[in-house]
Amino acid sequence: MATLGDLERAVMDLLWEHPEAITANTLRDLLSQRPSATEADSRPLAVTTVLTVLSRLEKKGLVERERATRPHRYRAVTSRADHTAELMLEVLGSAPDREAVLARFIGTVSEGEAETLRKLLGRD
Amino acid sequence: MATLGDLERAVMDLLWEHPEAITANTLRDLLSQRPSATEADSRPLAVTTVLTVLSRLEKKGLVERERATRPHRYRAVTSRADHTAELMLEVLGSAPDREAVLARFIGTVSEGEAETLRKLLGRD
DNA sequence: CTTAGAGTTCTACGAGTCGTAGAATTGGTT
DNA sequence: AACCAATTCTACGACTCGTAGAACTCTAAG
Repeated sequence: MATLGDLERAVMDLLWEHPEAITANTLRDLLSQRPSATEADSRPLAVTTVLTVLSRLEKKGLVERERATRPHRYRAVTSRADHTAELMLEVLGSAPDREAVLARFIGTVSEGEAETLRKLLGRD
Repeated sequence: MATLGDLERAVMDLLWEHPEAITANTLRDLLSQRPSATEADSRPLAVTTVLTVLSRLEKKGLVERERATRPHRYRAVTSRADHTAELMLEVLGSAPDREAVLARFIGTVSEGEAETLRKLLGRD
């Protein structure tokens, strides 16, 4: 699975925040009023820039688009939760000593999260 | 945290398999008889190549070396399990809806691993 | 039908990373 | 003083990413 750059990541976040798909139209609005990470870096991105990364994300299989409608509609293929969980699985799978990894993982997770995990695992 | 390339990864694996640190000497042996991924790609790496990536890994904080001894001794800073767990944590932290991610994660993990997790989490 | 304008694709460049390794340098040993 | 192994420096080609203008393609209006 691919690792995303900063802008790619930001675009995925846009898509995840906008489940009803975005288009070149939507984009213009989003770009003008987006909270820029560095506060005052001012100049908004060109629309084509975002279109380019959308294409790249499509090639990577993270985004799909409807080509039928005129302003193409872009949407994320998987939810952010799914995507992230998948990544975690992949990372876990990259080590041969999975048990050991899980042990460390559990050891570092917050107590609240540990509780969540217990619930999710259920008893027996 | 950094994402590793193929060779960098392979070198880390070498280090992790060799807890007693490796040197330019050790390297020569390891390189000649290492199992090449593609079976018959034949030509072994130059020693300097590996030294270069070791330096890069050092800069990334994954490797530390003893400069006192003449053949410098390289070793991994963290165990593979620690490193991997850290990565997983980082991935998990990249999403705002951590609970949802954990839910998906648990849903995908094998039953055996789920059991392991239950044990690790303990009751209450 | 012809055309303009919105929307889409193509092409490109500069910075950064990685695999790769020779060239130059250093430092201990004879 | 000189040699040799070990280390560092420098470099290049391939690839990724942020960035976006140039060129092209629809569709809707005239």
